[in-house]
Amino acid sequence: MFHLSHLRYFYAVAQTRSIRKAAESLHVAQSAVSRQIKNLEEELGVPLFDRHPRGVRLTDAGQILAKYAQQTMLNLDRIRSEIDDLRALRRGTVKICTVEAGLIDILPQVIRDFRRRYPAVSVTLLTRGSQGVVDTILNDDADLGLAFNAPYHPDVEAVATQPQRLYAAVAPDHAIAGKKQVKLSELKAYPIALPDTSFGIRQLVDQIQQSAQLRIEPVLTTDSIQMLVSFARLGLGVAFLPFFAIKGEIRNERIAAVPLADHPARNANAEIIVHKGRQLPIPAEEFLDELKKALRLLK
DNA sequence: CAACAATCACAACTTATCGT
DNA sequence: ACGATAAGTTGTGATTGTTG
Repeated sequence: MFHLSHLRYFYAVAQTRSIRKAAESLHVAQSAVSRQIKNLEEELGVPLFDRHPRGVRLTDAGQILAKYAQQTMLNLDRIRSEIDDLRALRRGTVKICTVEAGLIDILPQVIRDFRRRYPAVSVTLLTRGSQGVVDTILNDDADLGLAFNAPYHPDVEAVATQPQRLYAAVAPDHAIAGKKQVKLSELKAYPIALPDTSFGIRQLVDQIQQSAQLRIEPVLTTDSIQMLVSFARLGLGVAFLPFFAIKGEIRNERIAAVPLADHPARNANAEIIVHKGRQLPIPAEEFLDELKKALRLLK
């Protein structure tokens, strides 16, 4: 097998025109260099050096190899320095795929902090439904995925999980606003907005409906979390949202949120997911750390 | 003879391949 | 999944052969 160290040996010999001197500068025995050169010549099927009593001289074949060896050594220096840059987070891109709810609060904050620490690393952000986030991760079109109740897939690994109950979000003056918790069946009377079926939220609500033998007719179906938030805030009715989508609105008292009591909604999770077995790029590792911290603060 | 490369025997490691 | 063992690699130092 052709090894980089062979090329290093060859290059040293070509430069010093001497196996002995090359060995000296490489801090190995002369015999070791001699043998590597011989192996290289056997591998290529042609002598690379003419042997002379005072050293060696490149053959025509040797000249050709020397030309590329030099380029390779130079490239190697470059590669090393670029990788050093990457390690020091002086370059690179982090690709993230998230459900829309992640855009409202958590990701802007994490991106702000991350950008402050690593200004030279850029961020690419995609928005999908929970299923779409999983698919994007499986295709390696993103390094990290943020999803709510992501559908299970054997090749996807949840590297962080934060319990995230599903809430009935309403305007502060809504009839249910003060309640400790509500069951889905109690909300039947109110106008309801739901995201479409590609959302983890919708999957959950549908599960509840099924086990509770309910049939809810939403007055609004949308692919926009932002729209659901507005629906609740403007008092149009009840929207179902996980905490991390409405954290800010609750704090500002623009929305009141009542946790859903029905079982599947109680142990829903926000998850950070990655492609199982995939070695993450260094910037993504760093971003993941930040994102994990932010996720833990979601309560 | 001095300078040099080639070769050999052996040690220390690493890698591949088993059988359990 | 595991350790035992064989098979390569890469190293060293001693030695040999060639030649100006």
